[in-house]
Amino acid sequence: MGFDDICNTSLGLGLSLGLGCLVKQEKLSHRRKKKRSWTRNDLSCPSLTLGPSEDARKAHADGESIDLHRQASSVTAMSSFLKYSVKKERDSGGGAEVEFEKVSSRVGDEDDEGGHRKKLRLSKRQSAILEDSFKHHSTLNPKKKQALADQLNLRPRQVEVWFQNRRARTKLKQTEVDCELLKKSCETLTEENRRLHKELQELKSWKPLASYRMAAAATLTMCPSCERVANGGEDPSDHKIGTKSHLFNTLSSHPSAACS
DNA sequence: TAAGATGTGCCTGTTACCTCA
DNA sequence: TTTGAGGTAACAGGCACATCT
Repeated sequence: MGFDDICNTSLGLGLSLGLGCLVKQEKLSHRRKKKRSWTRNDLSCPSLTLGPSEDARKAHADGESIDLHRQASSVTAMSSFLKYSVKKERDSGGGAEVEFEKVSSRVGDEDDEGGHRKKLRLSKRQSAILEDSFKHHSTLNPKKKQALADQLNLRPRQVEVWFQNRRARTKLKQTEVDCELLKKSCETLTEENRRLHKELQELKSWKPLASYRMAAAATLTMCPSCERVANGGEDPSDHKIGTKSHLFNTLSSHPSAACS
């Protein structure tokens, strides 16, 4: 049970006071997706449990479909001042850069004026801690998620997203490495293939000479010096080898020397 | 016990924002 | 000052699995 879940629970309870149909709709919706719409606006504000705003009630009464996102935004608007509450130094590469480290999560940082989502950059410290945690274990359990969220003053959802993105980056890098290895392997094999082809061509170019040798072997069935004929024994391999070696020696040097 | 509903975590692809050259 | 590229937080949709009814 993460922070988001807690938020959602409180939401459900709170809204159920006056917006039963909404809660039902929420439950029927596809899991977290709708929930995100709520939590995006940081509905952790306890005041939510008091019930929906006037707008919500009105919309409900009128039977209108309520834009949950906007509705939630209006509910939490009062706490949006918490959005960036702490300034923190953050050195990035060349020079010092001031960064806002979020303290209370993305409260209303997308108060939906224009539907823009503002993106927060994690501080060096936050990134380092997350990175460290990722090194130990690349996945999260709810406890760990909550602990990290608490430690870093982030929402559990942010921690979760960070780990997801981090895993994706790792996988992407690994894929690039694998791709590089495969590329090299392919190059090596291509080169080897080329070499073998070349060798085959060379061997083929020797074919006429080989035919000549065969013909010569046919006429020279008996070694003039040792008076041995090419082995015609039981073992064909022996015969072949004997024939071949004998033939080769016959052609390459003096017959007598070959048989000695 | 089987089957459908629901919750949750993760993956993959995309979007939107931010930073920097 | 503008702009395009790259990095990345956040989102969306889908899948697998566990649990509940």
